[in-house]
Amino acid sequence: MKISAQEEYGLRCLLELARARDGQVMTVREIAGKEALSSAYVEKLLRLLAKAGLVHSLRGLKGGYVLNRAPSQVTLGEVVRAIGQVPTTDHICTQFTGMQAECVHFSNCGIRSVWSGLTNYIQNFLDHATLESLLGDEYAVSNRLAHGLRQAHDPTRR
Amino acid sequence: MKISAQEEYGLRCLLELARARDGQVMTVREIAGKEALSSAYVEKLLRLLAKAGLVHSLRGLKGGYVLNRAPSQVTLGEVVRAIGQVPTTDHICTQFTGMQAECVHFSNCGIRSVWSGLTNYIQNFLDHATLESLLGDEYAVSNRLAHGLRQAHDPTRR
DNA sequence: CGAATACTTGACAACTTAGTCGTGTTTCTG
DNA sequence: CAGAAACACGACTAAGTTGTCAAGTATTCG
Repeated sequence: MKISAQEEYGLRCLLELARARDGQVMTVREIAGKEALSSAYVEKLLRLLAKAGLVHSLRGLKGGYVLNRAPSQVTLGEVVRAIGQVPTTDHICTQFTGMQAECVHFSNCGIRSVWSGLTNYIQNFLDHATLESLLGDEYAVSNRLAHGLRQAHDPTRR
Repeated sequence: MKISAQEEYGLRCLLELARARDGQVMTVREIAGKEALSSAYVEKLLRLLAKAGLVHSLRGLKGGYVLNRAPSQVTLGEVVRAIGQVPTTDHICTQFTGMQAECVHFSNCGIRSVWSGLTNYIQNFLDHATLESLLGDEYAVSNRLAHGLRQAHDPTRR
């Protein structure tokens, strides 16, 4: 259970774009500089994000990357799903099969319930945080997160 | 963001032990058979669990593994922490540093808040599910999980 | 004792993920 | 049009995870 490097750095790059004033383009070099990452790596990450439709690229001189939507319209869930391989509920028990073609507990699996419960639980968290909610200083972000979760963290409530 | 294979299979092995009647020892071979995994692999996983104090091993003929505590006294959180490298809050921003010795946003980091919030959120889920709650059939497990979470999933409430 | 059973340990090969590099393509500017 | 700035892409190296193997140690039982 861990956050992958791509997810971490991809989100950072996206946040740099979100901080750019009114849809200003930023070059890979600028972003790399601000995040102390190599340009080559930032490029790779941005291409992933572009493929997922979260950012848009402009080629040529004066080119660069821009956020495709307002920061308030992009959820962390989308970012993580775009960049990392997030296991969806149906990967469970087809991904882990041991030595047989099908999960040993296919018809009655105690693990599946927890894993899919956990997966949903996490998605719920991520889907309620937007890029915008991560802007501003750290203290403010913590507060917003705690507040957002108090309202929205219960996957079982209607 | 994903569940590692070790976490998955380690939990499965532990559940097999939890299903054994009144602390009956089970051999690696038996567990491997029931979960359709190789004996070598199950051995490795059980050693990890033993190192963490979750199971106890008995050597020699008639040896095997036993759960160290009652299933109701073992939380998923412990299992996952024993087996996988769960990032704690203080790994964040020391693990991901880019090209500098210290995180670029050390003093004011928008990412840290989310990541640590997410980490706590997940731990909260895992710490409220016990091995016992995963026994029984899948339908019952789902219900118990939903029920448990409704009471205990809010890290911000006191 | 000695043979069989079962855990113990560390090394290792296969695979996946992380991060880099070189070369190519597009666009702007003079 | 030529050169510079910037993205595009695929191949490649390095590092970390998975899963296996072989040789070793402890325990039981005849």
